[in-house]
Amino acid sequence: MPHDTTPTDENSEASGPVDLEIVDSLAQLSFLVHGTLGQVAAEHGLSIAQLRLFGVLRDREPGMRELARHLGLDKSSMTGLVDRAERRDLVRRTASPHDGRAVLVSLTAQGRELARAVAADAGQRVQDLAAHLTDAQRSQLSVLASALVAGHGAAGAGQ
Amino acid sequence: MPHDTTPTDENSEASGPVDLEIVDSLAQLSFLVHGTLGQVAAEHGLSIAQLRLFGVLRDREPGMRELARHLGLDKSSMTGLVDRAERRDLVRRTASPHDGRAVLVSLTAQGRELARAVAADAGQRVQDLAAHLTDAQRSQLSVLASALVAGHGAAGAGQ
DNA sequence: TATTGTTATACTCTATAACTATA
DNA sequence: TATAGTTATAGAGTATAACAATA
Repeated sequence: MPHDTTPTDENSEASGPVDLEIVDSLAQLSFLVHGTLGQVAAEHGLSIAQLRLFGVLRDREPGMRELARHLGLDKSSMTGLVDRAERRDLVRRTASPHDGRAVLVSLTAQGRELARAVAADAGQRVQDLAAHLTDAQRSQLSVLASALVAGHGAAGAGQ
Repeated sequence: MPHDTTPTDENSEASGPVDLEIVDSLAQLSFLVHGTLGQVAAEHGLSIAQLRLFGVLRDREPGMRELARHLGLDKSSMTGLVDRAERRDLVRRTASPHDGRAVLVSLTAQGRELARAVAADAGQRVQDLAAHLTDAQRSQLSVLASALVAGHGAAGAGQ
């Protein structure tokens, strides 16, 4: 555990409380962004879970098992998630041509259109969150956030 | 959120892809941090909702209404959240001395100890996420994240 | 009348365990 | 036997609407 290794940069708070501040700021940022995404999803009648599901289906046609792995959920949780989306004609199940036990999940035209609309709105709203930063700051934040995420085992679906 | 959805502007000098990247990177970072916090909470038998509740109660003794406002929930949702925590002796309800209708919610000694332990673990784990960044990068990320959050109506509980 | 909080109800989301049907 | 998926069940979390008690 790295412990207070002297920040060395402007705005130094003398005692270098960075160790604590990074945690607090990332947690707050996380809740802010997560909450914003949840709000946007809700405006389209979706939940965060559905939003992530759509994010995965956007460029894949996975089986339930792979879907569960992508989202970090149990396969039994997937059944309900896909059921509810299917009931609304947003996704469909098709039999796998290679495995008689498996089904492939994909977006319907309606689901794809909804996914597009939600993604557009989400993009706008998240961008708005950073609207008061300068271009340079936004750029830096983006780079640093990507760098942090890159150093890990890919979380869930993007969106 | 896998890119695409860029019918409008294409490249545009330095700030080109940033507009999209900021959205993608923040969303991914958000899910990573949120997921990590959820994992830590689960290891202590708590949910994210309880984690945030504890975060608020850490330095306050609010009524149900104020609590709901802090967490962005309906008052009826608070009843259940507090009920479940109270059942485990983590928080308590006391009658308000100023208002016969209201109750004040506070952490019990046991709840406070649990809150302390979870916060410590969460701090460690979130810090680990940024472990592979340089000190300067961590510091910058912290500053930028704080700056972004500061420009908004305080999200949920810090913690 | 307005406000504080709870209850009743209904859904989504999630997991564990047991089950079916392929492989 | 092992794997893909579903079903049964249970519980958390959330909201809306109706209610009680107090202001």
